[in-house]
Amino acid sequence: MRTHTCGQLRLENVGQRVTICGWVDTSRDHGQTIFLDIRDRYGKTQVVVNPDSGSAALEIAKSFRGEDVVLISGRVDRRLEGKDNTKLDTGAVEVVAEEVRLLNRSLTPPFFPNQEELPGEDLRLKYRYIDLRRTAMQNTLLLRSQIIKKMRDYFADHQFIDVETPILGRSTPEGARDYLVPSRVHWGKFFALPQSPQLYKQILMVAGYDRYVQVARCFRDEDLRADRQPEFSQLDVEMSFVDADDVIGLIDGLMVKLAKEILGIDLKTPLPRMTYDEAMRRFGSDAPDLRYGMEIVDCSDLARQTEFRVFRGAVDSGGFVRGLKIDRRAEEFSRKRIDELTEFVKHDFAAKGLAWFRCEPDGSLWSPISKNVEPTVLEGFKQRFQTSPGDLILLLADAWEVTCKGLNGLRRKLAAELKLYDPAQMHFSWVVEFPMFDHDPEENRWVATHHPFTAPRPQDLSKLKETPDACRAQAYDLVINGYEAGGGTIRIHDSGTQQCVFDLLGITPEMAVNRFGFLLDALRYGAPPHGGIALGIDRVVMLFGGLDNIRDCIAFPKTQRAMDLMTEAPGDVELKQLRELHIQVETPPVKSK
RNA sequence: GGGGCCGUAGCUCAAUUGGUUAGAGCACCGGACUGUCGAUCCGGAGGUUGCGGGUUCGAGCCCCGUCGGCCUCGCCA
Repeated sequence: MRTHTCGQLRLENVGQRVTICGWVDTSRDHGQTIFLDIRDRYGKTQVVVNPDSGSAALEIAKSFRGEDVVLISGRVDRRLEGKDNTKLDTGAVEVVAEEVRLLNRSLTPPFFPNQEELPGEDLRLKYRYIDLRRTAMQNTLLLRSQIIKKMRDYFADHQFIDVETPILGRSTPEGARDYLVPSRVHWGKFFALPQSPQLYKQILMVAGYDRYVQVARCFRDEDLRADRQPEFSQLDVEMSFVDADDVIGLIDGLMVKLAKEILGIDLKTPLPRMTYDEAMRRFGSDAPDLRYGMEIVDCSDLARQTEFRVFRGAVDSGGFVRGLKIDRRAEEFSRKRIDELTEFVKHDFAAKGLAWFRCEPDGSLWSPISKNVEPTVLEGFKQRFQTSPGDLILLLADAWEVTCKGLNGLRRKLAAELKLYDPAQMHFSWVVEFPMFDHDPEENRWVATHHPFTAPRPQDLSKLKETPDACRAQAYDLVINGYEAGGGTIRIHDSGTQQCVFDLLGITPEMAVNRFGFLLDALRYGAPPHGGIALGIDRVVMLFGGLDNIRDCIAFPKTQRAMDLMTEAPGDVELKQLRELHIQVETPPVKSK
């Protein structure tokens, strides 16, 4: 139908007879001359319809409205002297219409792809096909496509084999809530959609496919966030005969390639690494944003020297007193703003409160509580924080976890508000040596930090039974700008260690056989040492695209309540379908007032 | 499950903080116009203020509930 796209024509095409197709972006009707901007995903081209085009063409063009689909044939002409549009790549030329055809009329859309203010997100999602016409969305999906292609190229270049794994799998109680699919054939039984292809890729290692890669769709039925969707894509990787350094090194190479070819940035390798313990100590997070400083400072030892109950009480009960310093901007923090920060840490992180000190022009520390704190301790704070006049210190006195979460929350919030970093800047790093286990206080048991197949560091094997909390895993997370962009582990490849870990997690041999017997069996039939990683493709695209939510890098995302506003999924099904699946739906309980 | 913000014309927003007939820009409809590129000019139509209840002489505004969107804690690798 068309000879050129709407982004293609240049001065060198002047004189050619061309046909372009696309959507009417705008029309400017001057009576005997009509200018049309025709748009497709490649760009926009101006069309001129005038009396030379014929009165019929003029008549048709006059009827065009935004988003009508049209075909224009005509001659490419250099624009009149001084009439170039420098905003368009095609701005030096225009198509003088000889034939003007309406291919399909559009209803007046609820919004226009070229409108300056973005409509509400619910409208954008309901009319996603219109939203996807916006250049920003098209650029993002193009970026996504390029990133995935480069990932595939990279792994193909490194002798990886792409293997597809099942979508209909088996539910495993570990980890996130599963999306379930009922079986028609097997009464009362269910498939589960994969949270990740974890077990399959390990089986592939046993099978000798020593370098596996897949762009895998994964599903987790948990609550959504700006950076979390119930279905998402992972670049899933597994390798045999490797240690953590091998996997990290491979991904370093991928990041170098992506940063160079997508962003034009030269990354130095190896990418910086930090242990989990150091990350929690310095930033209170296992995915610290390293684009700015404002590190956590520990004052627990100073707190032990004061009679002030808030500080002393915290350390006496096994807690910590830790804080952040905001450089030279105390005047921006009114009492009201500090109260808001206090509310923030109390409400969001269950902190007991927020103590603060302002460094005065004479260098002394002032605070509503400063009279309660001994001068020597105040002096200690000054030394510890290296305060200068105008600095503001924020302190939490709480359990370790609360200080971590609260200070991490404060650090991120303040860095954004105070613009402590350039949003275009990118920072890549690794966090390594995660703990093997977290303690679940509610059920008083150990749970796997990563998953139950994660191998401990060899030097920590002996700690496995006596001090599980001191045992560190061969685990590594890729962190970009404070987001976990991916994570992986070296796996346990011998059934003895695996049994030991199951014991700790309270998984009895019977349960283990029942849940992952096939993996345990496989590990007994010549399993090579192996490990891998999975990168969150949506998040990588989000970060490389400088976007602040994951929905904008997915063509058809779900809302926060996990609905698709365009298709209105999930939806009702016929009673007949339910009967075939042997499923009865409970009547929802009536909400009591 | 908890907390917060938002919901007014097709879209983006306003409405002097409870006051009489709810406005603007864009879009839409009709008309004019041969060089625009956010075209311009003239005219027109368009509203259950998300929905339900309450307070009040009077509610877009206050209260309660509910629906929807977003952010967040819990949850989630």
